[in-house]
Amino acid sequence: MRSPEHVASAVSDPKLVEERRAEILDAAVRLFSENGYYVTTIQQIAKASGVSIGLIYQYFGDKDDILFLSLKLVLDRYETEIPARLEGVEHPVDRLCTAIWAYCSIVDALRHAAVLTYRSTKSLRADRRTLIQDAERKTNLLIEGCVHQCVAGGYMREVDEFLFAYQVVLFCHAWALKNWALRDRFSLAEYVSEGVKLMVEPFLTAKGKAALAALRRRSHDFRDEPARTAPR
Amino acid sequence: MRSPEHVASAVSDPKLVEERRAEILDAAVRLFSENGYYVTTIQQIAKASGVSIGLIYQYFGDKDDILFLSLKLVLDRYETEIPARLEGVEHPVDRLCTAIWAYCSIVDALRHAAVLTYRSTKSLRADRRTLIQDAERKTNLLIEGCVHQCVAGGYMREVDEFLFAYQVVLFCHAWALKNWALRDRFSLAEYVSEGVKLMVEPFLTAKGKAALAALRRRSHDFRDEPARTAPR
Amino acid sequence: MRSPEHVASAVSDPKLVEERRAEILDAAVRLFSENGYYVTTIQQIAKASGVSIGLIYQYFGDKDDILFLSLKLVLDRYETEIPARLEGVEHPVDRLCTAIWAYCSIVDALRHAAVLTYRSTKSLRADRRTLIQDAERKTNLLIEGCVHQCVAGGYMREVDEFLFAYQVVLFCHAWALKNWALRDRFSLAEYVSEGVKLMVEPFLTAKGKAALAALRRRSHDFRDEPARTAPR
Amino acid sequence: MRSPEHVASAVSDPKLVEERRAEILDAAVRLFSENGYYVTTIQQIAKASGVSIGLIYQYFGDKDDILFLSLKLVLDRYETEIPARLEGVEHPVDRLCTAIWAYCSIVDALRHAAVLTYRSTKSLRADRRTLIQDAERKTNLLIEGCVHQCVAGGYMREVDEFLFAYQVVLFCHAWALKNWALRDRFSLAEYVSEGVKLMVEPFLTAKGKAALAALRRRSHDFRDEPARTAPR
DNA sequence: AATGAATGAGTGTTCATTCAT
DNA sequence: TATGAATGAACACTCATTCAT
Repeated sequence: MRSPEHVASAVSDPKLVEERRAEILDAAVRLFSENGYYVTTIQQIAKASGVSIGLIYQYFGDKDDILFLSLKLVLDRYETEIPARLEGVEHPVDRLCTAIWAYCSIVDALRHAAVLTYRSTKSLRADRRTLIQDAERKTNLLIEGCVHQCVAGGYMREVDEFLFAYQVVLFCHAWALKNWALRDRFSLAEYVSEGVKLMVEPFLTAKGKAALAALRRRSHDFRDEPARTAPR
Repeated sequence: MRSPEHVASAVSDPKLVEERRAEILDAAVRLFSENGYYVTTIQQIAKASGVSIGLIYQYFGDKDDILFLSLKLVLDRYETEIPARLEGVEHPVDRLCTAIWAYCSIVDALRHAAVLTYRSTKSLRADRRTLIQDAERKTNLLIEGCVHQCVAGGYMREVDEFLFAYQVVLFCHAWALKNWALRDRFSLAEYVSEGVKLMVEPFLTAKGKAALAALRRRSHDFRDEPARTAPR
Repeated sequence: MRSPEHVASAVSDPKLVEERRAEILDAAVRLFSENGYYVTTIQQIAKASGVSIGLIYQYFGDKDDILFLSLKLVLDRYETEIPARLEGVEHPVDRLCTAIWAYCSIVDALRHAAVLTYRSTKSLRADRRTLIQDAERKTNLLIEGCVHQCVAGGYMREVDEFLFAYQVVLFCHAWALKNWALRDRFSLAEYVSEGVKLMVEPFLTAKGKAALAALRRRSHDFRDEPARTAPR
Repeated sequence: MRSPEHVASAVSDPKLVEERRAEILDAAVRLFSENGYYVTTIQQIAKASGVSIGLIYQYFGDKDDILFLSLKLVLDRYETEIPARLEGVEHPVDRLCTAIWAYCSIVDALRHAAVLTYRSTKSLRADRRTLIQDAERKTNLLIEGCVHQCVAGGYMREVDEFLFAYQVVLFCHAWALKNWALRDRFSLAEYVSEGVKLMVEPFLTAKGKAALAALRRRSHDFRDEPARTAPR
C-alpha cells in the first residue's frame, strides 16, 4: 500500500527504508503543501525532517521522487481511509453518504495536501503523473461503487455513474480547493449536508428517500458524527 | 477590462503598452500553461514573444506580475465571454444552460490556461491572489444570477444558489482539470449535455422541465451548436 | 575653466553644449554624491535632469565621461572659489587663514560631492584619473602658495611647505569625509578655528603670532564670518 | 577579534568557517582594493580564492557581507597591530611616535585596502556602516590615548586631543590615499619623520622635546627601524 | 536636436545534486 | 549508514548603450 514501487532506495533494510521515508515524506508533504513544490528546497526538507541532505538522497532518487511519493501518500490516505470508514456500513444510501462524509473530512484534515495534488501533479515526470492519475481513478471507483449499489438496489434512479461519482469527488476536493470561499458560509458538516441535498437526494427513488430520512434521523444530519480522521 | 491595474510599466505610450503586453502575455500564458510557472523562464517568454529579455521588464515589474496578468487574462475571458454568449438569450432555463455551455466551451478553448489557474494561483503574492479570487467570485456570480432567475421564475425549486453555482463552475473547470479522464468518455457537447442532466434537470419544476424540453428540441441537445468562441 | 576638454559632444553649438552639460552634471553630481557612481543609473540622471536618455549621450560619450566632468566640476569649484575669496586679502597670515576658511566652507557646501572625489576617482579610467589628480595638485598649490608667502614674509618658520599644505587640505576634506564624527563636536566655524590653532599657530613666528592676533580681533575668531559660499 | 559577528554562515564547523572565510576574504580584499567593490564580481572572488561560487554563499550571506567583513578585516588590523607594536614602549612621547610609525607602516602594507575603506564604506548597508565607523573610532582612541598621556605627563601642551588624534590618523591614511602624490617626494620613513615634525614636535614642552631628541638619537630618525609588519 | 523603446551581456544569487569522510 | 561541505548550471533581473523616428 505505502508503495515504494517505482522508487528505488540505496538503503537495503526495507524496514529502515519504510521508516525513514515516512519521516522525510511527512516533512515534505507539509512543506510542499504550504509553500509549493518548486519553492520548497531539499535543504528545508532535510532540516524539517531532522536528517541530513545526503540521507535524503539515500532514500529517494531525486526531488521528483519525493513529490511523487508525497502525492501518493495523500491519495493512499483516500484509498485507505474511505474503505475503513465504510466498514460495517451496510445500506447503500448510508454507504454513499458516509463515503462523501469520509472523503470530505479526510480532505479537511489534509486541506493543503489536497490542494497540492491539484497544484503539483503536472510537475511530475509524465510516467509518474499517470500513476497518480491511476490512483485517483481508484478512489473514484470507491465512490462509483457506492453509487452503483444505490442504483442497483433501486434506491437511486439511473445516472451516468462515472460522471456522478466524479461530481461527488470534485465536491469533496472543492472543500480544500475553494476553502477560501466556502469556509465563511459552511462548517464542514453543513457542507457535507448540503452536498447530499444537492447531489444525492434529487436522484433518490422513494425507497431511497426513505432510507435517507431514516439515516438523518439517526445521525441528526451528520452533525454529531465525530471526526474519525486523526487530525495531523 | 484588460486591466493593467496594479501593474506598472516603464513605457509611457498606453497603446504600445497594451499591444506589447498582449504579445508577451500571449506567450507567457502558453508557456506557463504547458510547463508551469516555475519551469518557464523569462528567456523562454522573451524568445516565444519575439522580444528581448530587457523589454519584458519594461512592461512588467517582475515574473510575478506576468503570472498575475496571465491569470487575470484567463479570468477576464470568462467574465467577458459568458455575458457575450448570454446576450439575447431570454428564458432563465435557457440562460442557465447556455451559461454552462459557454463556460465549458471557453474552458475547452483555454484548456491548459484553465488548469493554470488551479496550479499557479498559490504561487502569486498574497495580495495578488486575493484579486484573482475576487475575479473568480465575479464569474461565479454570473452563474449564480442565472440560477437565481430560474428559482425566482419558478422554473427551479429552491436550492442553495451559491453552492449550486459553485458545483456548476467546478463542473466546467473539471473539463480542463480532469480532461485526461473525461476525454475518452465524452465529447464536449456530451459532457455539457450530461452536466445539464446531472446538475440542472433534477431541480427543475414542471414548468422548468417543459422549458428545457423545448430548448432541447430547438438545439438538438446542443450538439449542433457551433462553437462561438474564437479559438485561440 | 569649466573645461569640456577631453570630452567630445555630438552637438555642435558650444553654447548649447555648455548649458545642457551644466544641467545634466548638476543632477549627476547630486545623484553620484548621494548614492555613489555605480548605483546611479543613466536613467536616474536623465529623469533628474529632465532630459531624455538619448540626449545625455549627445553631450557625453559614456558614463565615465559624466563622472569625470562631475569630479572636475567639484575640483573647479575649489580652484575658482578659493582665489575669489582671497581677493583683496593682503596679509600672508590672513590669506592662509582665509584660504583654510574658504576651503572648509566650500567643502561644507559640497559635503557629499567632496566625499565623491574620494569614493569615485578610482572608478575613472586611468588617463582621466590623472587629470583629476592634476586638478587636485593645482588646488594644493593655492594653499602651498599662501604657506610660502607666510614663510617668505617671516611670519612662519621654515616647514616642508608641500606637506604642510597637504595637511591643511586633508583637514578641509576631513570636514566632509569624517563629518559623521565631527559634526557632534564642532560647528564649521569652531572646526576652522581649531584647525588654525592646530596647524598654523604653532608655526608662526612672533611676527606671525601678532598678525594672527590682530586678525582674530577683527574677525572675532571667524565666528561671525557669514558663509560666503552660496549654498547649493 | 576576527569577529564573524553580524554575519551568519550556513556551515556549522566554526574552525572551517574561520579558515574558509579567511581565504575568501583574502581574495575579496585584494580584488575590492584593486578594482573596487562594484566592479569586482563574485565570480572573480570565487576564482581568486579557489572555491566555487556556491561555496561563497555558504560562508557569507551576500556581497554586502563580504564587503563588511573585508573592511572589518582592515580595521581589525589597525586595532590589533598598533597595540602590538606599542607593547613594551613606555615613554609617552615614544608611544605616540611609535603609534604614528606603526599606523603608517600598516597603512603602507595594506595600501590599497586602506583606500578601500574610504571608497567603499558608503556602499555598505547603513547599519553596517555604523559598525565600521565604530571600529574607526576605536582606532582613533588608541592614538588619542597616546596623546593624552603626553599631555598628562607634561610632555605636550594642552590641545584638543580628539582633533589632534584625528589629524594624526588622517596623516597616516593619507599615505595610502595620496600615495600617488607622496611617493615621489618621501620614503615611508621620511614621511613619518616629517609627520612627527609637523604634528608632534610643535606641541612638545621642553621636557617633551628632550624626550624626542633622546628618542631620535636611539632610533636614528626611525630610518633603521625594520618593518615589523609582516607584508602581505 | 531630441526622444525613449529596445537590446542583451552581465550580475548576484539559488539549489538540486554529489562525494569524501 | 549517515553527514554536510562543495559544486556550478541556471535563474531573475539590471542598465549602459543604441538607433529608428
